[in-house]
Amino acid sequence: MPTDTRGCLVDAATGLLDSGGVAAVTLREVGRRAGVSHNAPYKHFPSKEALLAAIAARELDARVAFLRATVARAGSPRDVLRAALRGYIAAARQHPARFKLVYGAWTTGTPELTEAATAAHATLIDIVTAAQDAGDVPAGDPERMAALVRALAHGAADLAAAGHLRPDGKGHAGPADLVDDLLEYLGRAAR
Amino acid sequence: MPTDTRGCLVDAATGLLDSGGVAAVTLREVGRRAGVSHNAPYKHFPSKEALLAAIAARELDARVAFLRATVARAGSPRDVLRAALRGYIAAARQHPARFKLVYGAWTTGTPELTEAATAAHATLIDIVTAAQDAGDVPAGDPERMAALVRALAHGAADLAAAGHLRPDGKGHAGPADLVDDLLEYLGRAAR
DNA sequence: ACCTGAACACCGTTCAAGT
DNA sequence: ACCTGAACACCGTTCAAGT
Repeated sequence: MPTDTRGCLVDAATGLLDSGGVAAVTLREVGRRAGVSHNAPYKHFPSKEALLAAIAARELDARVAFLRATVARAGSPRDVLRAALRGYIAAARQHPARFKLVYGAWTTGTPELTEAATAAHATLIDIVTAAQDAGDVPAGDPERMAALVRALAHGAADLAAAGHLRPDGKGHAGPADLVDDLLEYLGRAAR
Repeated sequence: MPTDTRGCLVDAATGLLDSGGVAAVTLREVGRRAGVSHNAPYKHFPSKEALLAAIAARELDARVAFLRATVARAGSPRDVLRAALRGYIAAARQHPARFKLVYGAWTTGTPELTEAATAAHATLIDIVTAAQDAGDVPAGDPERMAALVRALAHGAADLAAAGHLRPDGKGHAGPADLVDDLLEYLGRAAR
């Protein structure tokens, strides 16, 4: 809980985002929770969009820290890749609104946001390259392979968040199961 | 261009959705374009959400029709599956706002919407099963395999729509390329 | 440098009437 | 059965002041 107004505003906005979705993030309510007037935010952010971008940047920084910690734990390359993708899915389930914000379209492309995204991308490429070198995943352009596994994790997380993965089916495949399936097939294809 | 007011309202709302995203869909502007007052929509839909759900239902019906037409063209099971997934991606690129509406969370679960979703799901299961029988895709629970390929197509389309697939990389893998890659690896894993 | 209060133009929704 | 116009409570943003 930071003492500066700017940090309080971001905290208040994040709380509203988590509890009621992006529609619940109102500058008036943000100001109310932060104990300032309804347009004090304009002294710290040029627009509501910029405030939301600040939340996204903070969240993306946490994602990068998680990815790097996963690499540092140094299991087998395949386990690291699995943990990275499962972390992606876990984050989406835990804070769906933040997930949609971070991986949705950015109308406000702040530098800190693109910087964090680049770092996350680079770390994933490293993880994928290591898995390829270990023979756990087919060889080829690591950027393209990273895009493949990321798209699968993203799609599984997004469909699950929207309730379109029907956990009622007897297959009851959750998003994490789909990640496991993909890694299994990639492992077979690599042989 | 239908003559009945309800159809005109859905048409007007779809036009606004396509040109300016969901935020541009305003009941007041919808009424203006349809030539009625700003709250005439309430005589046909209980809320703005219900009007959006009507757009989603219409779009999902078109998706089901496309899937069935793809099956009816009767190429090889693998080509049918590829065409189905590419159609998913093409629809997302052509009308991104409709895509987000159809595959986002439905706060209003109208019967026509869930019915169309069930039909689309069943058709995809058939396509996947045929591909499995032909040996183009690994065997196993078809529902689970359908969830896998659907998650990949969805994630690739969504990331591309949000601009997170970076077409600048030398790998320049577009969403359709990722679908092709997945089918290639699934084909190898099936052997 | 940071904040407040009033104001503006918009929005979804409701309601009392109108035909 | 369908539509209108006024009204209500809300919103993002701007602006003239205040310290």
